[in-house]
Amino acid sequence: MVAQLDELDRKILGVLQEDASQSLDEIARAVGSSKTPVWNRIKRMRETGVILRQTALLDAEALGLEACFFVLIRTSEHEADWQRRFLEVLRARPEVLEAHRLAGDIDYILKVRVKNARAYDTFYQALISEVRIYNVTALLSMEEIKSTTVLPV
Amino acid sequence: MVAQLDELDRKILGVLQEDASQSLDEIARAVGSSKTPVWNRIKRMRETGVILRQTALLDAEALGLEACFFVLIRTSEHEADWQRRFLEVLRARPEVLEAHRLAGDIDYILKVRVKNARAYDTFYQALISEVRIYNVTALLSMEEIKSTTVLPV
DNA sequence: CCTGAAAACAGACCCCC
DNA sequence: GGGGGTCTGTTTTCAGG
Repeated sequence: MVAQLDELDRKILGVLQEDASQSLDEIARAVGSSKTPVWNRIKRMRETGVILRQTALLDAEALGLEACFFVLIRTSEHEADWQRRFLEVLRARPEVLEAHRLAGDIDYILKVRVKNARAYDTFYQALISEVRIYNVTALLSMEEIKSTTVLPV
Repeated sequence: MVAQLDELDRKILGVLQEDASQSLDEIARAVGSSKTPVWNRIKRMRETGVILRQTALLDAEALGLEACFFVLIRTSEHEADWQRRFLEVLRARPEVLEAHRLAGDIDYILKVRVKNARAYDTFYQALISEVRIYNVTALLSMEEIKSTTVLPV
């Protein structure tokens, strides 16, 4: 599952992560190569799934999504059926930007982006009405110190 | 700070978030408009900062970054000086993908992507040697249920 | 603010090295 | 597997409604 990438592949990924709108010529210059090899490598990395997709990153505040919560969830239910239903609910809700199943005491963590605290409460009420949850702790973000999609390559 | 966007702007943002590699013609068709208005609106949304940047999203697993931790941090230090130093350290470390200052009991939450548990420990040892921290809880992700950069527009 | 065309530019694919 | 050229399509600009 781990892709075999050489130094040039990694340089290309670094450049694409910083700014995917650059032309092939610009990328080639930045990594010290030329169009064709860069084009072939990007094509291959798309096909093998190293590059998942290309997206525009938006400013959540500018869109009026001014509140961000991390939600710690404990559950008493561990059957496959409950879990499948919980996953469906999370995937269906666009305000849930991340959801992880955890090891240990806390079972799940969510990252939720909403307009304000009231909108979070609406989300929370909907969630607990849709699936049975034992314990929830919401951590309110006061300040986004860092937020990046750039992985160290 | 909240941008004024009409229905067409929001449709364009939706399409760009799903796939920013599409041509103007494709985007225009998808939102029921034509090239020039779409181009003008994208340009304006870039300039006003609604669209932050365009990026390639990579598969962390394919890059060998197979471990993800959420790190809950309590500190006894609340001076501006300590905080500035802490921020610098987090911004300088590429394995820290997110960092938020929180309201309440827990002061900070980090999302950290690394190769394995050993690499997390290396990061942790480096962090506590660089800044004074009172209490740290690491939550290990077993499964990424959902992960999206798509904001509800 | 949109339409449509024109000019500048970049991407996709070739053959040759 | 890389270099360079060429054809095709896309981006960007602009005049006109």
